[in-house]
Amino acid sequence: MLGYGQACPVSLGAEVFGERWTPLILRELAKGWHRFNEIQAGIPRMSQSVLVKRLRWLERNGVLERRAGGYHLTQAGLELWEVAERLGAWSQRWLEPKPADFDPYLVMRWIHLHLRREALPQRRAVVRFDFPRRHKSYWLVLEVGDPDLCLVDHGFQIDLVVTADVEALTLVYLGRQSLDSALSNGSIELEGPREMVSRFPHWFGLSGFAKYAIRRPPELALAK
Amino acid sequence: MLGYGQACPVSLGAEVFGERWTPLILRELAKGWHRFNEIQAGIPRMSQSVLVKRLRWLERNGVLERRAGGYHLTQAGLELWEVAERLGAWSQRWLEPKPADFDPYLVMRWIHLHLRREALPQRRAVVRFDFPRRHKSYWLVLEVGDPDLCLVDHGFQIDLVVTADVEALTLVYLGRQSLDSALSNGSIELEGPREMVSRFPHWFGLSGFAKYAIRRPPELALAK
DNA sequence: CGGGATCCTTGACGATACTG
DNA sequence: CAGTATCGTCAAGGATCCCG
Repeated sequence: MLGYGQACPVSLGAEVFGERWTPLILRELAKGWHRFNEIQAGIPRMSQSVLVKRLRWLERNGVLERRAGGYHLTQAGLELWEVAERLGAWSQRWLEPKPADFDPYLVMRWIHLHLRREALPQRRAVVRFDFPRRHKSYWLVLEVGDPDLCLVDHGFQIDLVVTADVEALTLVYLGRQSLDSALSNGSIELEGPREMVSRFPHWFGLSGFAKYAIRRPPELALAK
Repeated sequence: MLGYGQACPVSLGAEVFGERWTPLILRELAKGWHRFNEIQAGIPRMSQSVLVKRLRWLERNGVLERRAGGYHLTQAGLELWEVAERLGAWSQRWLEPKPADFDPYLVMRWIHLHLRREALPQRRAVVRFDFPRRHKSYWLVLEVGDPDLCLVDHGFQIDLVVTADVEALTLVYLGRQSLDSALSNGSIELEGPREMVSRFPHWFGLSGFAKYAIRRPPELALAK
């Protein structure tokens, strides 16, 4: 992308922040992903060649640096991430996700990352998330030390089954819909021992942007 | 631009804010320009067709609305402009304008808009800004009611002549360099009656982003 | 794993002309 | 003044293959 040709702070900032994919790359770095393939896994629709180019561009502009084989935000990068957070807060107030935006893998990745460690079961528990409409399942291995997300069945005994619409699970994670409403209209179902079911809301952590969300009734939660 | 395919607040916001030219359009609207041609005049390198498309897209996303033949930011738009302001503040701290970014017309436009009305001379005064290296001149007609910027000579009597490098004048306007340093190294010169010269710093208003600037010595003020 | 190099497509953009 | 319509260009990006 060519620059804007203006010595204006807004346009200069936009030459860095406004490049396609850049805010998402900042997000991955801020969430604690540092390896090339980790970052790419969080942004599946961006090609590697573009990721390479963006990382180089951000490095040249002092937003990130390479240390020990990984990419890390600099002080400037941390402050730019704060701008991205403000943008996210704005979008929680004023925008609605579109149907095409919901992705079962991504929401699982976010849920995995935001597990409330302090509320995980003391002994290992395996939770299977089923997305029947997408014909996809994921396994979340809850362990206090190192919870894990699996895309294939390792044959573990299942302690809890979460059956959900991707849309509903995502909106709950984002704080745009209450878990209770999703449970009561059946868009999310929990099956397992009473103890596991009742503890689900404790270890299921919401997005950091949930506090900015405008809670909507379920039928309006998804933009047409 | 296609969307990001992620129901993440950051990526949703980036689909609106991250489109090319969009932050600059917000800036023009926030500065009080409302007509199509006014907005375009502030972003000379954007073609009309792109401006039309962006305005429609921002309207569809509730950022602006058309009223009385002009474009106006909505409440959502005002809050999005705050995000752009944060980005501008970030860039004042961490980025340097490039040589190609300096534009005599744009800086005159900004100076005109940011004139400190309360400090203007009581009677009309005409200031000619000469940019000898660019072979350009502009006339600023200081009138308390309605100061005017002219691109051609109307034959007025000139009360003050400002001879400047575009770079220096811009950096001073942005708060990145002190007026005194520019005057003392000759990159800005003032010629006229003592009274007019001494009053110049009073009606010359700085950018709203000046308070975030990191003041640098003149020889470092312009990135190589 | 972390890219580099290539090819190829698409669509974003600039320029121009025209219009109510 | 504020666009619409059309066309040509070019570069961004996706896909693929390869490599240390």
